[in-house]
Order: sequence, then C-alpha cells, then structure tokens
Amino acid sequence: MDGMVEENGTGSGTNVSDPLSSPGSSANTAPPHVVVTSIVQLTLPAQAPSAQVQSVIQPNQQSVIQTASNIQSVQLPKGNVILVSKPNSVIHTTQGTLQTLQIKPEPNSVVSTQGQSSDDSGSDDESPKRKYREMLTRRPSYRKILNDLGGAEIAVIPAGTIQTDSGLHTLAVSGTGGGAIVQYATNQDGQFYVPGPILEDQTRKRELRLLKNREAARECRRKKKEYIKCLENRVAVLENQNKALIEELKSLKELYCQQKTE
DNA sequence: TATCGACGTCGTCAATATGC
DNA sequence: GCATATTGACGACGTCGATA
Repeated sequence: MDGMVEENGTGSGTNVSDPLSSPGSSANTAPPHVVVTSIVQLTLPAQAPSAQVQSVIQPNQQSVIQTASNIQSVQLPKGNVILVSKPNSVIHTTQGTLQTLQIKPEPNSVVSTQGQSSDDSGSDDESPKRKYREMLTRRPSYRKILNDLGGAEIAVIPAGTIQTDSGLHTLAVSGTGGGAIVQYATNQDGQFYVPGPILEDQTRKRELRLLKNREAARECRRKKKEYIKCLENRVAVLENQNKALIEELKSLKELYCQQKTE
C-alpha cells in the first residue's frame, strides 16, 4: 500500500473530497511557506473508527489517493497539500526510497509531500520538515559502534557496572547470545553466588521478553511483506492508469488532427 | 564434489513510539 | 514515568545455482 493514511484497524468510511469538486475550501489554511496549487482534504468520519487510504505521491507529478476498499481515486495536481482531519495519521510516500510523514496532532494539519512539492526547494535547512526527517534517522547501534571501534566481543563488563544494593550486586553480561543483567551476592568468604529465586525470576522474565519479541518480529515482517505487496499492486494499478491515459491522449490527438485537416 | 556468493528467514538487540 | 509494542539493524544459518 503506497502512501497510507491509516487509523487503527480497518474501515471503509473514508470520505475523500475531491479538490476539483470543491475548490478553494481550505486553501487559505496553508502555512505561508507552502506554495499551494491544490488541497485535498481527507475526512475520516467518527463512526468509522478507522480507514485505510492509499496514495502515490510523486515528485512534480500528479498524485493519487485511493481508499483501500472502494478504489476511489482522487487526482492531486502537483504541488499538493493533504489535510487529514484525524490526528496522528501517517502518510507513506515513495520517491526512490520510502518516506514517512506523521501528521501533527492538530486537526486539519497541513502536510505537503516530502521533497517534491513546490515549497520544498531544499534550501531551507532549518525547516520543520527537515528537522523531523532528521529525527527519524536512527543513530547506529552500540554493537555497530563497537564493531567500528574494532572491539571484540565483550564477555563481562567490568568493575564500574557493579553496584552493591542491599547485599546484592548487579552485573551486566554480554556474549554471543546477547546481553543480560545478573544479580549475585557474596558470602562471608567473599565467594560469589546467585540467589536461586532471583535468578529464576530473571531468567523467566528474559525468556518471556525474548518470546514476545520473537513473535513481534514475525508479525512485523509479515506486515512489512504485506505493505510491499500493496505497493507493488499500486504500481500495477498506476501503470495501467498511465497506459490508459496515454492511449486516450493519443486518440484525442488523432481526432484533433483529423478535424483540423477537414 | 567442494566452494562460493546471493538470497531469504529467523532470533535478538536496541532505539523509538505508544498507551496508560 | 514506566511498561509494552514496533521496527531497523545485525549476525547466524539454510538453500540454491554457478563454477572450478
């Protein structure tokens, strides 16, 4: 599904108002830094707790928004702005790489397509969009940092991480199987031992967490595949539309030439 | 047959988002 | 603020086709 305005769950109550049928209804709401040639407002009705909308937003081209179920399409002239009446909506767009925009929680938030609409000259380094994009970028993992530093596997994190706490010590341990926090105590001879119930509890908690994350990762991958499949479907639909439009243009041209010669 | 590279899948870690 | 969910990144492993 390329470009999706998604609320939780599924639904078909999405109301996509065509800008061509009700022009200029909210054009004045756009922020001054956005040059608006067209606005599409997506109204998600309250009785439909959720709705899926697909969209393909392309640089300097007309873009398309479709609902998932009814294949109701809206052509967005280039330089468009999308208004979404529900907060916390997300739009995915494609431009070589996948991009994600999260709409600000205010109702009627205005979000222009990223990197392609006429407002995005790329010269404004301090623009909110740019800042938000940077926020989305994750920093490298500690593992990667360690690898970059040429550090081998850390078997035990020494001294500084040990803290005494009511007779128990906490020790961070990592190895090929991953990391763990282990609590232990010392007896009168200074020998280490791990109190049974604590160890069992920690082991159980860790196993539960791993199990949950394992299943979450599976689900996440399933969703990702589904999403990619949807994107591919959208590509197919748009290619067909494009083909049809080219054919239409061709026949209209022929008709025009015919009438001209008569 | 052994080896190698490409590719897919899985489990895990860790950063971040989200809900309460 | 904390617990939980989500997801990108990474490494391990298995499979498959190409090649020596």
